[in-house]
Amino acid sequence: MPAPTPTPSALPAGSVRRRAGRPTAAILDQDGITTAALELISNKGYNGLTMAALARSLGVAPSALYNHVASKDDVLLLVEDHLAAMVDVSAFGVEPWDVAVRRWAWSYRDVFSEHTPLIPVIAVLPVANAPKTLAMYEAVTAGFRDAGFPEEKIISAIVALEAFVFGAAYDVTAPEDIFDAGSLAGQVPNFTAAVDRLALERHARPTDVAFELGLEALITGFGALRG
Amino acid sequence: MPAPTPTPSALPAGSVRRRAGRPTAAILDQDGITTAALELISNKGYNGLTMAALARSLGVAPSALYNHVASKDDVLLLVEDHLAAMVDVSAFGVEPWDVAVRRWAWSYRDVFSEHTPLIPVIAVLPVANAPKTLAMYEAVTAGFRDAGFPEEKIISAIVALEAFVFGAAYDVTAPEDIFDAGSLAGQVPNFTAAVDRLALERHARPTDVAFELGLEALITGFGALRG
DNA sequence: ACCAATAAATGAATGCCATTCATTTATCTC
DNA sequence: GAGATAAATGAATGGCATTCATTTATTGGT
Repeated sequence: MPAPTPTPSALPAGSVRRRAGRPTAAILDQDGITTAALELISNKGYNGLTMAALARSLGVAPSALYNHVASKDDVLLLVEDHLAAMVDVSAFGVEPWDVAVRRWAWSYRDVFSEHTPLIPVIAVLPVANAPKTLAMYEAVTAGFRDAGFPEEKIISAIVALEAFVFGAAYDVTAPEDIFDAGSLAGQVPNFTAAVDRLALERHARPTDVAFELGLEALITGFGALRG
Repeated sequence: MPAPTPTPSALPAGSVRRRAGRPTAAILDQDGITTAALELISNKGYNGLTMAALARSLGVAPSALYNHVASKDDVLLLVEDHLAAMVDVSAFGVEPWDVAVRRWAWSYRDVFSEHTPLIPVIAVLPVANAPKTLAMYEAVTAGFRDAGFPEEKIISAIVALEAFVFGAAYDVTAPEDIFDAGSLAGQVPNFTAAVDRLALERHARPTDVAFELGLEALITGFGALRG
């Protein structure tokens, strides 16, 4: 039996054995962590986003991450803020108010429907540590104000729209047969009939139809509040 | 040194050593598990709801639970279905449509705002295994139908309302200072002004104001669809 | 030019958690 | 009465985030 040589031969391919201690230049920073997290999520989903996997993809020990983020929730907040910058607010101040809201809400939903595990985190975490998210709110608020919205109602309207967007983002991820009553169908005839009736309409995805229906109602209702 | 006696003396107080093997009468069933889970959630929150804690509160080994539920998600589904029965659908078919929707949506939000960790589970799990949830949908669907709603739009309208309710349920749990921009306030003047302006209105909880605003817009918008 | 402080890495715990499995045994069915 | 089944036990198992002592290169102060 060969001697148990503690050689670095068992290292993951492509990685380099590094001594402990401060490296010549910092390997990690929040930007790199964010990018790696997004890449990991894109490839393996949120189940694949573990601190260990994140560290491995950065060629680093898991504990090293904690010099740059306080917790895994902190990583999720970084990801969230990156995504907030991808939401389309460009129409505010350019296009009419209703067009801008429509573009914003659809893109907001589309971005976060791929990232629903972030929603519980966003909902609870203060916005102070998320500059890009804050910038999104600023653009939307300015758009509402310039459209003649009474100032005391702006935040409430945004919060309501956002609630709808987050709920709808979940709906996008639902399986198609979520409303299949199965063996209980006989006990819920009205519901089953309505589900079947909707299935006959073969226009767009049901989730998109519902989102449009709700969004247009909100836009119409809120539009009437403008001075 | 005393002999290592495997006595039952170290048992938790109040518990009784039970031999392995089938007991005279089954100790566990889904109803009991559901009740214990709700009790645990009420006392310790969702962080306290672990399979081990649930088993302990039922005086049983954790593995015993798996004779009655397939997984922890299964427990969450049981809890969800119990809660669905607490949502107020009593006004459908009795009160005018808009009153019924209002009562339903407010109670739906109130029930689930205490149980937001269920929302990701509900959104994805087919409804076939949740009879009480299905019963709720049936009542709401019948109410919409009887109010003259076009059948092909009923499910979409319910889905949209539900999305809004779930999103709003998260909002209820948000900390009060969630919109405090902190040191970045200077960079988001419109947003900060709108937040401050809303804070001056000391009527109701901001989360309730936003919910009412959105809900009334949806009710008005959907009400116009009735034939 | 030295020296102390700091920043950023390592790797070895720690403790929690859901879930699985072999085993036991009372009850039910034929 | 015998064999199958249901429902419990307790001992793994493997994954997870997080902590901690330790190492060491860089930085800033005197």
